[in-house]
Amino acid sequence: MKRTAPKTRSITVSDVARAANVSKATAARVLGGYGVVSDTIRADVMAAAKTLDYRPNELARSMTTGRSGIIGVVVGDIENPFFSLAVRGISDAARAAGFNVILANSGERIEMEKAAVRLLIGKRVDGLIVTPSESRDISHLRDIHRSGRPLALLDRALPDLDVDTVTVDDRCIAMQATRILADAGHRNIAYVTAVDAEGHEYRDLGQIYTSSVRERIDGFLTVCRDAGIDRPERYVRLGATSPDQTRRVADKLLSGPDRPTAILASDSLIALEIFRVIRQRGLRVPEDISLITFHDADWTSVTTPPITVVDQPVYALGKSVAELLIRRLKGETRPPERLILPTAIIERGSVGPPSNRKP
Amino acid sequence: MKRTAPKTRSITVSDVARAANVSKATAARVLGGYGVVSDTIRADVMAAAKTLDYRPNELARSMTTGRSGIIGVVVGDIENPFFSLAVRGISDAARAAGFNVILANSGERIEMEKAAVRLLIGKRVDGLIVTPSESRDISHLRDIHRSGRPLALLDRALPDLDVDTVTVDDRCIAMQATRILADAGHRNIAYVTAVDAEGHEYRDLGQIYTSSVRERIDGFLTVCRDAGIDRPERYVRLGATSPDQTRRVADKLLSGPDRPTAILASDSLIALEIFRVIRQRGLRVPEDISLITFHDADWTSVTTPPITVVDQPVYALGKSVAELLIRRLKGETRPPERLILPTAIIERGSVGPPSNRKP
DNA sequence: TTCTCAAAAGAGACCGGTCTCTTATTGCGT
DNA sequence: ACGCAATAAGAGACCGGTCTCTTTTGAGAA
Repeated sequence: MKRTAPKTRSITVSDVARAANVSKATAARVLGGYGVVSDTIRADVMAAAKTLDYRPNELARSMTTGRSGIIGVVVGDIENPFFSLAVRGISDAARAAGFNVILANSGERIEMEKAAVRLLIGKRVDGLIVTPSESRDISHLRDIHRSGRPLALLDRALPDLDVDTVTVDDRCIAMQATRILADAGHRNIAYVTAVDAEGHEYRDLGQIYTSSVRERIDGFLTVCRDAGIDRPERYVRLGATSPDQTRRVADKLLSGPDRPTAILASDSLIALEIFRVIRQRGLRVPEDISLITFHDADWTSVTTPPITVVDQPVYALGKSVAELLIRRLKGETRPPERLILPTAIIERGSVGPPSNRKP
Repeated sequence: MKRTAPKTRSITVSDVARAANVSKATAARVLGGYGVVSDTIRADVMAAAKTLDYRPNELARSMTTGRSGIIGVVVGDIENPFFSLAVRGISDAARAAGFNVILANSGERIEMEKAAVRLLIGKRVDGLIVTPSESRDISHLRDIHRSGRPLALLDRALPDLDVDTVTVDDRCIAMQATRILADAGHRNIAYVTAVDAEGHEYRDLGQIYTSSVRERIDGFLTVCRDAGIDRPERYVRLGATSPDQTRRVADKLLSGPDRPTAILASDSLIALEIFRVIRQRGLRVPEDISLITFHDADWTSVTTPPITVVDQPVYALGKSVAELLIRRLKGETRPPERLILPTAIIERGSVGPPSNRKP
């Protein structure tokens, strides 16, 4: 690669110092806003900086100070409205405190998550917020912690990692949602999640390494069993990782002879695709299939019928975790906090009694 | 602020060099992957790096090389699905080429846009992608260009700024959309946009400084006039900047005695809110009001009726602009390109003949 | 065996800031 | 008028890499 031409080498403190006839140190004091300088000199330096159009090099600044003013965020999938809203919460809190955010996608894949963490540490971010995609391999998260950079966990807890964590009570809220369906009379309830496992078939909770989803499935199964439902786990479906995959899962689920009469979707992207498949097959909500989804995505209130949802405080989730992290960045030392934000269910029109279709 | 304890000072090339009994320069050659080193020494250094758990400091690296491997992106509103999808396109292209993305929101406000640009330049990003919120004040964009960093424009062109630009033909596609409504018999067609202007009331195109929206309104008005509609500009509505504002605009629009029989919404967030207001007022789509919106957001296909949309190639828009920028970052020099991506209309069920309600 | 020359390793400047330490200037009390 | 401290400015090291230039090494040719 040919070295690019000298370009317009950018203006440095030394340039400004020379123009203002002061030492580099003095110019730096003015431009960096530290130390103590007389008003006359300050004015001179400022004037020189202005005419030269000086722009500080944050890179150099970060290198000496050791802090970059950047918070690294690693989420599963930015396109998922859940994450974009959470990221918005993080960004707002960060901006308010004078921090910037650099965002990385893990695609819910552990190798990509590790790569993202490595990259962000390389960029010397001041702290990290991660939604860990797996609870098995967390060596890279321990590394962050060990490197002295604060880490905070979003939406998913890691029992083995004692750091600031903000989640919702997934088990409890899944129980409530399931109970709504059970109370409506449903006995064949499906749970569809994006999380995948070896063999792509659900066998037991031990397969699920995403804490939020494990808790949800746990809650779901508990209520099902309490309601006297036989082997509820046969309706747990994994691997709805993309619209196409979700479509495949939903098609299979709805075409079998023992198709469920109700579905609980683990996120709004999944619910949207399931809703499409239901429509496409000429089925009706809630007459033929009842539907509840996690995340109060905007579209859920404009469908006919509108969808009953688990309304997680997504924005607050992001905002809180960022605030926790920032407090630590500002030097606060206290034992790690595990915040659990309250969650509610918004009942709309997508739940009804089960269809009494003969098999 | 108390200086934080020494922490675990991170491992540097010098540390590795010492451990491997070689000079700093040699260790740097191995770890930086440049220059020429013998295999035995390379192995030694690698081993030392491994045991010490060396992580390169990208900041220091960037400072000497002058390139950071980061592309700065400034968009109007990350929460708007239009932008999140475009950003996804940018991120994918960037990752494929080994670049990272740092994202900033302008909130469509020129001062914030300037601040964001200043910040990103300070962070020494290699190049910038901006959706300029105004065509009046572009001094900060000229600055970028002048500083030798490539700039590319997304979704909005700036006639005065000759840089790589990727847009769609907004005027043309707005004409097509309007024609669909006019052909259906509508004579009272409203155009609702988030862009605001002094006085919040539309008078003429000269008020509108967002190129895409100006072109759309231009196309809209042209077709209206061609169809013999009298003073179509009285139905142009500005300032739908938030759900609340949109709701206010829509309420006012739909409550007057001469309410329009069709609405063209400038983005999917606006359309969603308008759709809600229509429903809330007991009106039906398309019997009472026809509706077309820009951006094929996911929800538009699951409403009853599904919404007719202008399907901009949003992901491709982001991907293309990033690719253009990256080619330039890799040293390609050629006259700036202005790419205009093809756009189509997806006709669904939200357009019908006008209601023949007596005023 | 000696000489040549390319390959491999080392020394140290540099990037653009911050920051400590030193030096020069000023005001003030006595 | 003198000493003293406080204040303002300067000198230069440093952060952790890259990279140029110099020195050392060793293989092959004469």
